[in-house]
Amino acid sequence: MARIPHGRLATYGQIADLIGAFGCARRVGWALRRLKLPSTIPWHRVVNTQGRISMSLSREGSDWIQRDLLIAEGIPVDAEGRLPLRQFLWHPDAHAGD
DNA sequence: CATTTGACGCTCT
DNA sequence: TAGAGCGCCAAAT
Repeated sequence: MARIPHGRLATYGQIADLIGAFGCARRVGWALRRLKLPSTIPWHRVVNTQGRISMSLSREGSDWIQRDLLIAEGIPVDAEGRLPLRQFLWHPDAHAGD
């Protein structure tokens, strides 16, 4: 997840696939949930495949913090949490160096 | 030990 | 394009 470039987005499934946990997108979200903020890793660059921030009451506002952080990185986010995923989606194997 | 839940994703309508 | 249903698996209860 730390490999995600500034101003780029990745999906939960993408991260799961990247670490070999194919199809285990929910577990990525589970891991992020128990993340303590602030964190050194760019957790805010991870959204769902629908191109939306996963809003949840259990996040206690971290979802809105995520929206703010993304906007700060130049990614326009809708009031409903929707964003142009296709345009900012990160391609992990683009450089194939890591 | 049985159930419910969750920062997901795919398929069908 | 939007909404509903189902599978997924570890944690929490």
